[in-house]
Amino acid sequence: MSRKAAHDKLTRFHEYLRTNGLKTTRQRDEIASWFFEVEGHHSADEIYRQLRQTISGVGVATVYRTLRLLCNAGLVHERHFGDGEALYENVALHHDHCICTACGSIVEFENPRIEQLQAEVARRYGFKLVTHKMELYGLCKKCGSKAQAAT
Amino acid sequence: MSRKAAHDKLTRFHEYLRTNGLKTTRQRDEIASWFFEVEGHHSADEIYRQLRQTISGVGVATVYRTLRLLCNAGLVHERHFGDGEALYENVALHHDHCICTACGSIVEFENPRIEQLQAEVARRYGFKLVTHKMELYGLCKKCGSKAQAAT
DNA sequence: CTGATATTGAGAATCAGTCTCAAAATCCCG
DNA sequence: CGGGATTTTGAGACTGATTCTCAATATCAG
Repeated sequence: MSRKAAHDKLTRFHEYLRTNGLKTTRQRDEIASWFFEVEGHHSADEIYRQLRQTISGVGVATVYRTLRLLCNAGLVHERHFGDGEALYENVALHHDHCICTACGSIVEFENPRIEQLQAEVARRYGFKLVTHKMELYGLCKKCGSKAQAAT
Repeated sequence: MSRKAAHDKLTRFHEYLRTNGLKTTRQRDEIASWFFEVEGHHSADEIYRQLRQTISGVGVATVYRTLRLLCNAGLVHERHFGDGEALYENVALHHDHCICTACGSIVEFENPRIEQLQAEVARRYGFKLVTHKMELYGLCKKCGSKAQAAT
């Protein structure tokens, strides 16, 4: 994510805090900033381990709390792939995921035609669609050919 | 699920056990039978609480172990909606889910056109698609109109 | 600056799920 | 029908992720 975009997001986070009567703190800023700078999917624990080395340190509780705030502010998404821990990702454009069950690599994609069909399905059942989750599980190109070779 | 179908599944489970050198036990039978009789999505804990009242009783560990066997046998699916505990459901035709975020009600649906598009997406990224998960989250008809009324 | 209020972090607690291991059940084989 | 080797069971300990508690600390409106 570009420096500019990251900065914008931090500003939006501050606005969110202000309008909700919450306070801006060093920890919240550090967590948010770190997050806005990186790409991909990260676990709370990963963030915790990264940031506790900082001059200051943070507690796990604060990492989770801040991540929740960021989610509520709509700046971060919480994902649950498989049954492990939650992974958080910077909200960008909406997209879905292709996950390799062998190596865990994740490819993001987006398909408007599918989204459209989902909306239709929801309508058919009288659902007011708010969000959705679509994950394709399988073997990525690399793991697929490796499995082939092993045969 | 009909009595007949439930019985068939139990037989398939027995076959699975036999061909894998595993034993048929009272506990496994009770868990499987209970499961094959009910509809919908159930947590391990729910099953545990139901069955421990039986003449005999069962341990949580056994419930989890048996559920895993049933999954491996392809007779039951394990699902993870949101971030809570796993829910298990009787395998029937493939389908996806529409989940009400207010009341938790679940509607199952199936859309071949979407499946087809998913296969295309996977192919585009060189993924060998094994399975997928699609969940639509929103407000069901009832909760939707209730929310409307509250405004 | 200062007080009211929100936040922090260490550690305890919780929760789903797994593991351990001795006791019990299953079932293959004679 | 017995063993007896092998698998299974269940109570409870354990794990890993996440949340809670609460006293100490930081923020910020006035």
